[in-house]
Amino acid sequence: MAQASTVERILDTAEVLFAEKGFAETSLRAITSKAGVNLAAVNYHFGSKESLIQAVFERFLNPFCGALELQMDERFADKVTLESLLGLVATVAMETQRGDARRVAIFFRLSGLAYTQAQGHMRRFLRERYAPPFRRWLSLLAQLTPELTQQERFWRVHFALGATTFALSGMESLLAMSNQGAQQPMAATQVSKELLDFVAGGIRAPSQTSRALPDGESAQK
Amino acid sequence: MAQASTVERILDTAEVLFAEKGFAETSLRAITSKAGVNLAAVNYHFGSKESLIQAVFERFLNPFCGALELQMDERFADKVTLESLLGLVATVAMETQRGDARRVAIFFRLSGLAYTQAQGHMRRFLRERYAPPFRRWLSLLAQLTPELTQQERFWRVHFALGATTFALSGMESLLAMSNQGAQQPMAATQVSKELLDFVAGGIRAPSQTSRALPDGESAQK
DNA sequence: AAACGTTTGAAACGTATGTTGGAGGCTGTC
DNA sequence: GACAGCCTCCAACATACGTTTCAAACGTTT
Repeated sequence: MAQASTVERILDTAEVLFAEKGFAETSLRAITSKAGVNLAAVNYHFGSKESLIQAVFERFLNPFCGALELQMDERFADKVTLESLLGLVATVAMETQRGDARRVAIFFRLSGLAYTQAQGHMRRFLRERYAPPFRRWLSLLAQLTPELTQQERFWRVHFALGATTFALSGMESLLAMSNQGAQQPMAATQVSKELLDFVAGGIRAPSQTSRALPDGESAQK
Repeated sequence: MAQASTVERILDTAEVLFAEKGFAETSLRAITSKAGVNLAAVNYHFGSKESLIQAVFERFLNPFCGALELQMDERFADKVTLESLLGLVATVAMETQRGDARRVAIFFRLSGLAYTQAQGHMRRFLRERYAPPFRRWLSLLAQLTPELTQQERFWRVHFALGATTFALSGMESLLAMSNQGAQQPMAATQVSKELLDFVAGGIRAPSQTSRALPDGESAQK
């Protein structure tokens, strides 16, 4: 682990600290000292802290988006179930991180942070850069949930995203909490299956709200 | 608006800025200048930034927890549905904020931030201080969902919490996104109903995971 | 009107942060 | 061996932050 290059050591350390404490709360000095590299190395290799953050995301998202599009190519012809489409995200994340559940958690945690914390910059960066695969995934979901209006689907996806990122945010501490109470500990992989159940149930939930509206079903195309 | 006391003006401004940018990203100078008070006023009235944050939470949580316990007292005898128990949180939040949906959004947003951002301090503060009503709410939920194991219920509550806080986090920007595409805008109150549908569906979702376990054999259907 | 505690005001303090400049070292090539 | 290019290191910079100080202003009581 001491043989890794400076750039890699910075990225490896930064993604962990960012995920733990957030972007603003993590100083470059904390990163460089823990990584065992010089402070100036960050600005030399990445230019700025902002660019470091983007580099961390790109290292996650480039392989992820690539693998996601590949999988959608293959599965597009097949019959896709809601669970498999939702699970695809987790599956692809897992395989692009080579089965390292901890890095997958970091990945989702960072995604949530970027979406939540940085108000303008990060969100726009992520959207402009990685919108296509996401859009395509959304259209697949639309095919699977024709009973939902566009707005319902839009919000439910965000609810699902929230459940995912939030749950994985405090994964370690939450795991400790749930296990402290009793019984045998729950594995992280099983939590993700529980999450899949929950999200699928939420997406599938009957819409009691829009049924009451006069607008309702007519508002398409 | 300008007649409010210094303390109130600080709290009013702080809760908005904290919700928008987060705790670390919001400086005392930003708060005091926007509130139109002197910088030193924060340390004079609250002692420190940390105490300010806690004061913001207490102003939200004290009436909220009180009203929540009151409502649970009354509804405990009645037959409670899952939707009403989940909706109770939103209802109580709405009425303790006197119908101001914007403040309700701030309230949930701050809760999510406290849970997510501050790694140790805030979480412990909130738990020690407001655990009882939450525990009671949880026991009500347990009565309504006997088919779930303790761990399943634990995680699904957190998933629901995540969906809620995350969704309300980017409420304004998300509302803008969903409305930019088309049609008539969706009101914030309707989003909360959509959220309720989603969360209820998630909590109720059949557990495909534990069915495979030897323990949870219950011969469904 | 005077005295007192309380609140506000402007300025400064110490510290931590992101960033930069320049000296030194390492590894290749001629 | 000398040189060039890339990298590392140390030191410093300017800035922004939370906090403190202390005098002035305020409001109430005597």
